[in-house]
Amino acid sequence: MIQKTITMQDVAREANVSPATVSRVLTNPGLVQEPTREAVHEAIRKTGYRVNQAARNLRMRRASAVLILVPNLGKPFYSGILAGISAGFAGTGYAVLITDTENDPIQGSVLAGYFLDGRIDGAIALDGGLSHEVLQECSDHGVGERIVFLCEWVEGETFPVISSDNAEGARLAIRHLYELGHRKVAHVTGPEGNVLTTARRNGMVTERARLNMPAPPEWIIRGDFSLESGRAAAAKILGMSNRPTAVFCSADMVAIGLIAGLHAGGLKVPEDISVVGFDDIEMSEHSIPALTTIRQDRHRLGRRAAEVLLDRLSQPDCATDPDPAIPVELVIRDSTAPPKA
Amino acid sequence: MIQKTITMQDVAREANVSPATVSRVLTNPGLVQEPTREAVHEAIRKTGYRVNQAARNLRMRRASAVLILVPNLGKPFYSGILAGISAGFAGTGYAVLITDTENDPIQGSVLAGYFLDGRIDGAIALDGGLSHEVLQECSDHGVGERIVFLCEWVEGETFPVISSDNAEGARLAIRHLYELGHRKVAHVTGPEGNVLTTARRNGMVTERARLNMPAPPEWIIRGDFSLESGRAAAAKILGMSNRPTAVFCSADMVAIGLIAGLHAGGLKVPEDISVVGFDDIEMSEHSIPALTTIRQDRHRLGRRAAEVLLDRLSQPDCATDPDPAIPVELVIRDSTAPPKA
DNA sequence: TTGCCTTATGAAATCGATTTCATTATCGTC
DNA sequence: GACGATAATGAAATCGATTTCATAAGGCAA
Repeated sequence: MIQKTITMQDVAREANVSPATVSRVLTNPGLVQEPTREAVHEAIRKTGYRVNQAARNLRMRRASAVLILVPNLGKPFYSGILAGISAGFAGTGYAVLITDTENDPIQGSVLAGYFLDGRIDGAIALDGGLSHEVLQECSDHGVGERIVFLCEWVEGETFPVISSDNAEGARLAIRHLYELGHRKVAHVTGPEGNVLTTARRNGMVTERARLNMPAPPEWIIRGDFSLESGRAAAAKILGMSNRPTAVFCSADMVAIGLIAGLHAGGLKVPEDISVVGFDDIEMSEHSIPALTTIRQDRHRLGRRAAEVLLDRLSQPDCATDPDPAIPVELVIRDSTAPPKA
Repeated sequence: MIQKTITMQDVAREANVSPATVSRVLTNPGLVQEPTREAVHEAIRKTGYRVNQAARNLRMRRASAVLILVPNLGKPFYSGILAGISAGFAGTGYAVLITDTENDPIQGSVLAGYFLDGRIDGAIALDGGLSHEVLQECSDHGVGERIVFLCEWVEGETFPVISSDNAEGARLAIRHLYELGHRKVAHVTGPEGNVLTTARRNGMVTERARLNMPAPPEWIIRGDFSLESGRAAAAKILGMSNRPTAVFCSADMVAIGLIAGLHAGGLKVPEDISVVGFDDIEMSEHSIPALTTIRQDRHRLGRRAAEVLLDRLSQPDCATDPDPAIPVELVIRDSTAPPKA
């Protein structure tokens, strides 16, 4: 049974005040005197009134919603991030919209359009693959300041970025292997052109240089963060005459695929070869062997992005300092061991 | 640079028509003549007009949004479902909101409130743990017909349900093990009280009866769909004097945890013991050994739920037939083999 | 007491679309 | 040629909140 909608008018009548006063009680209670306020609250309770968001949004020229651009919802890595974002927006009155940029790619002025339509007030982009054109459209329409990047980012753009300390993660991984005694360490990269691929590779390179532990080009294997690319990397490694004794993978999924491939090829992890991942997805703790990896604090990343965006929404044009990288942590489990003598 | 918003007025002026006509061109083009329509479109292009969603929503008394209630975004199982839902709503003008019911539990009239606030037009609940109270509130406020359940459901309620054929999945799993020669088959259940736990257990029981393959109570092990519960189940099995030769798990995550635990305890899968999962999450193909499991078509489940909800939103009070269960499929990989002689 | 300032409240305008109702033009039919 | 039906369009009301502006009351200083 659909019931007649109760408006502010009804509440006002019930409380013997004007609609304006009801509105004030709801949005700026300090402006109205205690007894009046009480009466209004009583009337609200009595009538079961609920404010109509559409009306409020129209009048206040807001959307009360933010959009999260996720490259691929299917990847377990993102779920923790999303939970963090949800938590960050809980109780703020913002609705969290999620879109999968792989399923429906963002092009042209689509994103800017969401802002202009009044569908969203802000956006968190987890997709470093957004085109300059898309972002330019947003800037052109004056909404560039309401976008923050999370985990990934777009080279050459100046949007705020919240991300893990990727380079440090790579350094930790390499150092860990070095300290175990490894000197022949391979790397499975992310997709070429991805900012994380670069950041992690750079971290690896500096640490290698510091430790004087170079790697022949053959040991730098192109991957794409997927299980399959891990498997493919395993095949390559199995075919090498000069095999590495350890592999640092740019993602846990890659590491898990790699281990599967190595295992299928007769190499045991960590006895024959050590493997380090990156991310610390839930699965990693339970894979066989449990994966040594670099933990990204996904919940915190998500929460922080929400905070930064909320800041920017409440105080427009305030220049924010670049956000410090979120620390990462080496988690030592069972996929790494000293190399065979 | 924020620019003055362009309204329908502006377009109307530009095209020398009334705002009403512009509105018609946008929402019901058949009502306006070709040349006028053309002129309006030209004016829209020229002015760069975009319709204001808040205004439209207010006037049309809609929210143009649906809410997805996910028990735990962190579980990889749900990402494929969400992708399917996203796909199902793509191009419909509906925004997809997602909330994690574990992070912020839905209680009392919160859900009904979203409807009443005009925040959402419909909801897809993946959470069979919603209380009767919450649902009653929705029905009381006349929005019960705009809720559909997906994967899980609440016993004793009459909402439409889209779900896999859970019982059939269980039967397939048991039959597969039987055909391999197993006669001593254990089961790790889901959490007690969960509808999926019951559905899968029932399917298992009927198939056992049919095959005349009973199981002592000891072999029915309580789990909760988590990796940890799989590990715990492994410990129990390792401690049994009369060990089963195969285990059917109510979820892939459980199976993966179980295998890890068995492995740690010195039992090899599938040589010493076979394991079947349920879900076919991405990981299962790549775990060691690759997991034999019951595949749920997650993308299709999501898409179908979107379709059903869209139907109900466009034609209110039409009684829909119960949706047929989405077929499941036995995927045979490497975690099952004939029992040792 | 007068005058100015502050505070609490109400009346009415406003946000930007959709839709009802009225009006005019057009068409087909007898 | 007239009449009723139909089609295309515009004027104005409407959705339900917020906010500006005006007003009245009360407080304080001179």
